[in-house]
Amino acid sequence: MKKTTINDVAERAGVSKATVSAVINGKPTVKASTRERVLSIMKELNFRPKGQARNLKRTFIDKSIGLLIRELDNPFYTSLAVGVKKYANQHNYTVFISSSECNHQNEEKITKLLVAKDIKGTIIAPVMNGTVEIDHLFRLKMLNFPFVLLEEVPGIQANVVSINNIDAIKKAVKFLVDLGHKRIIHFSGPEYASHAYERLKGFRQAFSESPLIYSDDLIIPCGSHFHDGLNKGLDYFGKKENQKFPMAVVCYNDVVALGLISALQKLNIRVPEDVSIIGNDDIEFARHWSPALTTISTPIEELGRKAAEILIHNIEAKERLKVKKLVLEAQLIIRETTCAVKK
Amino acid sequence: MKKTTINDVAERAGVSKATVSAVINGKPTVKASTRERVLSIMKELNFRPKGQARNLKRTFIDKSIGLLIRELDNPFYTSLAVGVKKYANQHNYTVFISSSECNHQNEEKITKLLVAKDIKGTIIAPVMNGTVEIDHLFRLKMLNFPFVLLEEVPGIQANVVSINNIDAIKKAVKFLVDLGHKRIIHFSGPEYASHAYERLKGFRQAFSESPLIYSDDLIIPCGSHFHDGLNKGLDYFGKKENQKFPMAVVCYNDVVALGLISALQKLNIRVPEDVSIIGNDDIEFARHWSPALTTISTPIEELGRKAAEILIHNIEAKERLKVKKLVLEAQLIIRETTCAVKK
DNA sequence: GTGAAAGCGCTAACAA
DNA sequence: TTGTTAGCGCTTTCAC
Repeated sequence: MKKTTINDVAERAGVSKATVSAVINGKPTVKASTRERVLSIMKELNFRPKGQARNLKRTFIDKSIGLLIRELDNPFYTSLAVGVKKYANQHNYTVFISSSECNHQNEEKITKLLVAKDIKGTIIAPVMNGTVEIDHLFRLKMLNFPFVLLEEVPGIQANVVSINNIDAIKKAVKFLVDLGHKRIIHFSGPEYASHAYERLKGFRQAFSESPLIYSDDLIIPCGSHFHDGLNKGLDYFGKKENQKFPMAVVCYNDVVALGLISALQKLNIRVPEDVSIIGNDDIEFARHWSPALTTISTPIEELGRKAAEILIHNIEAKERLKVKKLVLEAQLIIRETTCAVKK
Repeated sequence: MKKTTINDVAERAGVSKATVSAVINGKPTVKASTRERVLSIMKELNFRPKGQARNLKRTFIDKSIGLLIRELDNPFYTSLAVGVKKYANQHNYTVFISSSECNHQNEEKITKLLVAKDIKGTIIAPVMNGTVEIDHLFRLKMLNFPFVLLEEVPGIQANVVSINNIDAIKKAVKFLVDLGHKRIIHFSGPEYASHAYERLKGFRQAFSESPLIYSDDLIIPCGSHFHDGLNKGLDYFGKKENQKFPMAVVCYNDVVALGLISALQKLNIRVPEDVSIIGNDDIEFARHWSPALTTISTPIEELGRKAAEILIHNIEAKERLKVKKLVLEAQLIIRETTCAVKK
């Protein structure tokens, strides 16, 4: 059972394949009646000409890059995509976004597809759940397929554009300490994301640089979605023994923080009087929430733009370029969900 | 100035191209020293083997579909993408998302690329700014390239999965009328979206079925983003002559509605006592906003899933399938941003 | 282990 | 207006 090819169509229509090709490509040299006949045979046989074969001979210069993200429904990646797209479009590149949904198999499959389809390069937010698998990245390197990582992956020399998450969290904790907070906890992100790991690490480091004492039960495993923040919030603060106000929560990201705020509202716990909250990412909704969210502003769009810039440089360079590493700094944005502890 | 090919590598390395091919594909039959030599030449020449050519001979069955949306940073499309992805992944398809940013040229370019790359089919949210251009859709039909539209496009017979927007808005207006509202206006969407047009049409129709009298100045052209709702809200309600409370606003979508709420809060206008607000789409944030948004719930994920289902059916069918049209119904979700007019 | 040669499905001259 | 022919850049036998 073979796929129908141009030959099948040609034979059936009683013309040469060159004529069929001319029809496919809308060449004006074909007689109307022949065209009609060929078209109807194409239809009848449900013939789908193979793009790969067509572009082998043609010199159809296509400019396209991939953006491999980890989660579709995370505003972080939306902003990132916007940044990538802005730079890419300025340089006439089309962006194809695909999500691994934090599954390594998917990541591998997608990179393979990008290569197979001759997408010119890709930006990757790598999945890192414990065991780091990098065979597919090595394959990309072997094939000289340009790519930029959005997180450092141990064991591979590659272009990386990332955010200084450790420092970001440290700023947040220091701010809370300066406000007089003594009970500071962390709603942490999903394990597979090294963002989460770095933020956690920053949280711990911040403690070591403050008068506070770190202990593991200050870390509340949460997740990355609104409902994660909401549910964990209801769960944690629903327990009387955890209601030792005032306290402060540093959240993995803004969406979680907003979920947590909603949880606290449901529990009639005041923000920020009882609980101060700090998010992470500064998504558009953060500043418009009520109360407006104090958060760490990450230059996400900039991150995307820089990644696209490096990627496209690599794509267009004749020779292999030196690996580039870029770390963007984050900034604490103080709004309404944090306040000083009353003496 | 030609691209380097496998022949260049072979020649330079003093081996046949079959050997280079074996190296590229990680065949274990190659002697280690040869492999090393070939690899280093590949590196030196920055050789990127062409996926198109590789897959011409190989039978690499790839399952991939495109999703061509109109705006990257619109939660509507995020939910849609989630729905598409869920169905697609169940059937082992990878989804590539690309956005036209409401520009017809982009839409055309992207469809062309999808075909060129042998993506197996695509879902399209068509750009419709006044002059409807459908040449590229006709091309897809000619090439028997499977696609599903997310809106009816006049002039083309194609699969369509859409939302009954007209009815949705009518439900909203009727609800407000029943609450005793007399001053009902519409913050309308961008002109290019036929969603916007349909919602407007529904708004008008609803008036004709009520005691109210329609007039064009009830339509406030707004847009589709948070800042559109915010700015237009400040603009419109900032004017004393427009402050004839109570009144009600039906918004193009939820994001606009949330922006409008923020504007009213800044202006110290009460929601819903002074102004009742109804959104459209029921994005996740809508129910969590403060006050929670009354809105029209559109089964967006379902929309995506259905579109993917029809698309994949068409991809896998041997013969051409009959065109399918599906209209999903919307539902009014009453929350906190609407209330009855006090007698 | 490696190379020669045949082709994957199409396009692009050029002839007819 | 249409057919013939020679590739596009790779993979894949199969012989050496």
